[in-house]
Amino acid sequence: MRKTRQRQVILEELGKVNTHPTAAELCTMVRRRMPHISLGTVYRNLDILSRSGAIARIDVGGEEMRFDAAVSRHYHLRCLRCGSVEDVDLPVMGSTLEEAAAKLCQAQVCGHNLEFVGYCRNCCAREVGF
Amino acid sequence: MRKTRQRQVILEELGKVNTHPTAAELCTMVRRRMPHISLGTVYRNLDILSRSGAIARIDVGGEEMRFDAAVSRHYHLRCLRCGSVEDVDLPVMGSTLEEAAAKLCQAQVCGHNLEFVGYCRNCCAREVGF
DNA sequence: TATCAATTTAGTAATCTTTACTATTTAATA
DNA sequence: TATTAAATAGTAAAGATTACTAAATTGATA
Repeated sequence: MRKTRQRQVILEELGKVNTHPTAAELCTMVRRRMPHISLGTVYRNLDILSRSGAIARIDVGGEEMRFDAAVSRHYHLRCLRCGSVEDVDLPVMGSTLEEAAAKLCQAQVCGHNLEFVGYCRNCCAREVGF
Repeated sequence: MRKTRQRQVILEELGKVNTHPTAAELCTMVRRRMPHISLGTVYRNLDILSRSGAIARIDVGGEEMRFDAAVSRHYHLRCLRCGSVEDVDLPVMGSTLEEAAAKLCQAQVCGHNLEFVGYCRNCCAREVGF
């Protein structure tokens, strides 16, 4: 993997935030420094970087793919109103759970994703009735 | 909500399988009985039925939406090779977990989705090295 | 440093899933 | 049966992602 300026800026910008941006959001961020970067380049690099394990790809509930510079395992909360995804720093469940699932399905289990759905702090403050 | 033949056949066909078909897959199934049904009709009905709670919409990991006639809460295993989604009949975790997440995020948590990723039984049998 | 091959990029087009739109048809009800 | 609101088929549009290609860039080598 070559070290290109585009790839480096993408990594830097992703490292600055903890909002799990989508490819399009990240492209907007990167374009503040590199106005001519192509959305396709952002997608391709996010793909390459996540395949190599340098970043994490978060593919939860029915929306665009999101990306995270933090590769450590953790859980997420997805807001049903604004669509934001934030970290939930609960202890990650051990292999016992995955082994139980593997046994039940007679399958090979590599990992698990746990996503909480609800309404984020901001949206709760903005709207009553959640 | 009216009782149309299209809606009924969609429900019946979805009830026959436990494979969590996508809208396109379900459309193919329904077309064996109603060759002229429109894909848009399938989508619209799946949306209406899932909003009313008659069926479940499963939106896990970065692929098409899937649908399930079984509305009871349960977990899923997604195969990284063939993309299939099957049920994992582990006990669903109680509200303690959701309350902990809500407290951590100062948010309102309505539920959670747990998805195991790995390789399904069939793919394990077909390919070595999983 | 100059050269060179392989990778990467920008820009565009294509693909795929899903939603929107519209004229026509149909279900429910009086 | 007549009426009216909802649903349908078919098509178009939207949005996310991938594919393609000529031109540019990287990293290695002479």
